[in-house]
Amino acid sequence: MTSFLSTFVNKIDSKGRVSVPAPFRASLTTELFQGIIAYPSLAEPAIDAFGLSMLEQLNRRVLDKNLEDGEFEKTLLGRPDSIVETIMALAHELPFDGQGRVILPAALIEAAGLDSQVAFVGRGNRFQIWHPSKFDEKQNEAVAKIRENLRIGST
Amino acid sequence: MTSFLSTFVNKIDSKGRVSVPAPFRASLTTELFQGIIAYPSLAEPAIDAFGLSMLEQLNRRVLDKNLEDGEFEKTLLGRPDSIVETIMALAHELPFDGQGRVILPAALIEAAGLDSQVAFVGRGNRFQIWHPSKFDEKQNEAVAKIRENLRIGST
DNA sequence: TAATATCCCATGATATCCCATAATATCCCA
DNA sequence: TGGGATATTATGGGATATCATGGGATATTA
Repeated sequence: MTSFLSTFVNKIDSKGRVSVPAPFRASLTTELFQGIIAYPSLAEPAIDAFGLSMLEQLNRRVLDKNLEDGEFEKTLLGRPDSIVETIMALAHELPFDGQGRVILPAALIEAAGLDSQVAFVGRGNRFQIWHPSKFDEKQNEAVAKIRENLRIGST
Repeated sequence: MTSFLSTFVNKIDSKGRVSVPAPFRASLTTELFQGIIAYPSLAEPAIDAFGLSMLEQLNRRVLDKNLEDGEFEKTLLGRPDSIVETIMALAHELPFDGQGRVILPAALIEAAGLDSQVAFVGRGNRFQIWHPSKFDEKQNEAVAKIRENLRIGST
C-alpha cells in the first residue's frame, strides 16, 4: 500500500518544473505510469494527487457497477454529473522527467493559487500540493479545531 | 485498461481536420482500427467517442445477454428501441491521418454545435468532444453541485 | 472530370532528454 | 563513534524530439 507522509516545500523553476519529493516518488516506484495524476481539489484551494493505479481503481469501480446493474449502456451514456466523470475531465497525467520533476499545467497552478514555491503535503492514500503560506494557515486552523474538540471531549 | 484523462482544446482547420490529443491517441495504440468511433451523445450536446474494441465489447455483451435469456431470435429481430442498436446507426468510424487527425462528419458537428474550436474531454472509459464554452458551463455546474454535496455531507 | 479525401512535407511552439552542480544526507571504516 | 568519502537530492540550462497546425500534391470516388 502506497502511503504519503510529511510536508516538503520545493521551487517551481523558470520552465514550470517542480521536483516531486523523493519519498513520494519512492511510494510510486511500482506504478506502471511513472508520474502522478493531479486535479484541482473540489473542496480546497489545492491540488489533489496520487498514482495512476488509484485512478484506475476508481474507473474500474464505475465500470463494474454498471456491469452488475446489467446496464453496460451506462458506460456509453455516462452520468454527466457523476463525480468520477467530472474528475476525469479535470485530471492531468504528469510524467516524471529523468530527475523526478513534473510540470504543473496552468489550470492547476491557477486553481491552487501557486507562484514560486509549493508545499507537497502527505495525506496517506494521496497527497496535495498547496501554496506554502495557504497551507500553513489551513494547518493551523485544523490543529486549533482538533484541540478545541479534545478539550470539550475531555471535560 | 485504456483510460482517457484531462481536457484539451484543439482547432478545426479549413479542411475540417482536428488533431486528437496525443495522450488519447496513446491510449489507442493497441487498437486494430487506428482511429476513433464517434456518435452524438444521447444525453448532452456533445460527441461520445472511444476505440473500436469498446464497441466490439458492447456488441458481444448484447449477444451474450440474448443467448443467456435463451432468446437468440432477439439478436436477429432486435428490439427497435435498444440503446445499443440506436447507437450503432449513429456511430462513425473516423480514421487517423498521418498526423493523428480526424475529420468530423457534418452530422456530428451539428449535434455538438461545434465551430472553430473543440474540447476533447476525458471521461475514463470514453471521451467526449464539446464546444469549449458549452463544456465550461457544464463543468462549472457539475463542480458546483459536487461542492454543494460536500458541504452538506461534512456538516 | 470535378469534387473530395488522403498523403506527404514544413514549421513554430512546447515539452522532453541529457548533462552539470551545489547542498545535503548517507555510508563506511578506522 | 567520529569524520572523511560517496550517493542522493533538488535545481539549472542547452540540445533534441514531439505536438498541433498548415498547405501543396497525389489518389479516390461519383
